Amino acid sequence: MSPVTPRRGRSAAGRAEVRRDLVTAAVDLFTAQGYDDTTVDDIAAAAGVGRRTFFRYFKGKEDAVSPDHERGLARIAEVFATAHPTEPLVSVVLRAGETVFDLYLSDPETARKRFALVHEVPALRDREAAMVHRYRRLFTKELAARLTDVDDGDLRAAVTGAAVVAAHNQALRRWLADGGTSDGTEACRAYFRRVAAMLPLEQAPDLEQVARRLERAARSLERRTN
Amino acid sequence: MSPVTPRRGRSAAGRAEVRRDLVTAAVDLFTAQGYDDTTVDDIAAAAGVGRRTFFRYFKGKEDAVSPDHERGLARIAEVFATAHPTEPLVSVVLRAGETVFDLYLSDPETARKRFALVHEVPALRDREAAMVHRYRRLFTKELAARLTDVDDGDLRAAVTGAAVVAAHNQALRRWLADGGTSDGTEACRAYFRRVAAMLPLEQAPDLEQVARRLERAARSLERRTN
DNA sequence: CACTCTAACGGCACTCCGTGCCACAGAACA
DNA sequence: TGTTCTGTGGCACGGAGTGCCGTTAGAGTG
Repeated sequence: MSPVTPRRGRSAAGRAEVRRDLVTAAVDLFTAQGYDDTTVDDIAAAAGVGRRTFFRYFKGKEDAVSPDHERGLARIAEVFATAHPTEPLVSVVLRAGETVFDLYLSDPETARKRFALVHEVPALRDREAAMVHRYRRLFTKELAARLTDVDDGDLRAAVTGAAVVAAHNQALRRWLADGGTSDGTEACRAYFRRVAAMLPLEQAPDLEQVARRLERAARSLERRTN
Repeated sequence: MSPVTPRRGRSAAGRAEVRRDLVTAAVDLFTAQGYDDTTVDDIAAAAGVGRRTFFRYFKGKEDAVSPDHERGLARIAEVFATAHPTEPLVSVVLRAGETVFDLYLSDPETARKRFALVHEVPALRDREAAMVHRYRRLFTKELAARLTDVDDGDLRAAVTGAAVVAAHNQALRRWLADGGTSDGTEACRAYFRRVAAMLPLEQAPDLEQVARRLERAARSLERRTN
């Protein structure tokens, strides 16, 4: 799909490395001297590139501390696209959600700094909320396409999408509150899977109704036998 | 609590009217010539005030088209604070969510324009997402405080909070898709209440009790047939 | 090796957002 | 009537984000 694009231009470092340097510079500067007191010039200078180059890698100052959400969204879409039609929807949803954990946790050190920043800087909080919104919309869209023949399919899709994303965030939050060990991915996945029982995807059998039907059948049988 | 603050300063119009003029000017200008091509100077000039005054009424350009979310958040908090302890949590959640509909729909005309703008302008979409995030956090916080003795209480709170907010938005979206009649509040409430069956708040039916009832019915039948 | 082509880079200039500061006007109050 | 209080407008400033363009390092070609 994507042939190895050769590195060109004056710098010897590839694009990925420049981006990484900018992220680390941004995270360190934001943490050290605050978000508002850090200019884009500061970040670019700390990473050894020009200010103009910064905006070629990030849409804005707020994006400098974000993981690559485009990749995360693409992974989720791929899970839905390649899932076998007979696989239960709950399973697909769980697999899709799990693929995003390592995007957040691949570098635990950076992850913790990032969480701290996102937690206390309003601009970064809002930015993260906007990204969460995109994840939620993607889940909802994919679910709605698969719940067309179910009662309240759109509502179920909206609720399930929101629930999945919320559980994902809750798992990350829980991991962070527990100290943030390096093997957070597995812990997050285990916690995240508990959401399966809370999703309104499968019609829960109405046991009350089942019991009444059995009782009625028994009474009917009773009359017959008399 | 808040005594009627007298209107002061040079202008004869009160604060509420200045704000309303700014909102209508912003909505009209954004709709007519686009969000990016409308400067704050344009809005202020159209409303007949200085540019500096605009920023005394709104934190930024994106807030000029938002309803008063602080009021909405306050209403929700009040419902939770004044709810009777024995009221089922589902009922409290539904009541809290319903109080916000008229905040969005009080003026259907403005509501439709606002929805259209928020839908197509990325900056306004992100802003709305950030506000939705605050609603979700509030619901989650209030729910978590009432689910401390339940299995996976935090997760249930996070999932339920997200689900309620998602259902709220879905109701508004549905109302808009159906043409946006003037009596949208009731329609939204009715649709919104359907989310109750999808919330992981109530414990699953007691299967042990169901089994006992079946056993009793069987024994009764057994005695009769003997 | 010499040449061309290409993509990334850096710098400059520009618009606009958001804010701190200050002077001013008009209504309330003593 | 004078004082105070509060909302207002003007001005200037820093910083974000963008369009434009010359420059440069590497890849490909002969």
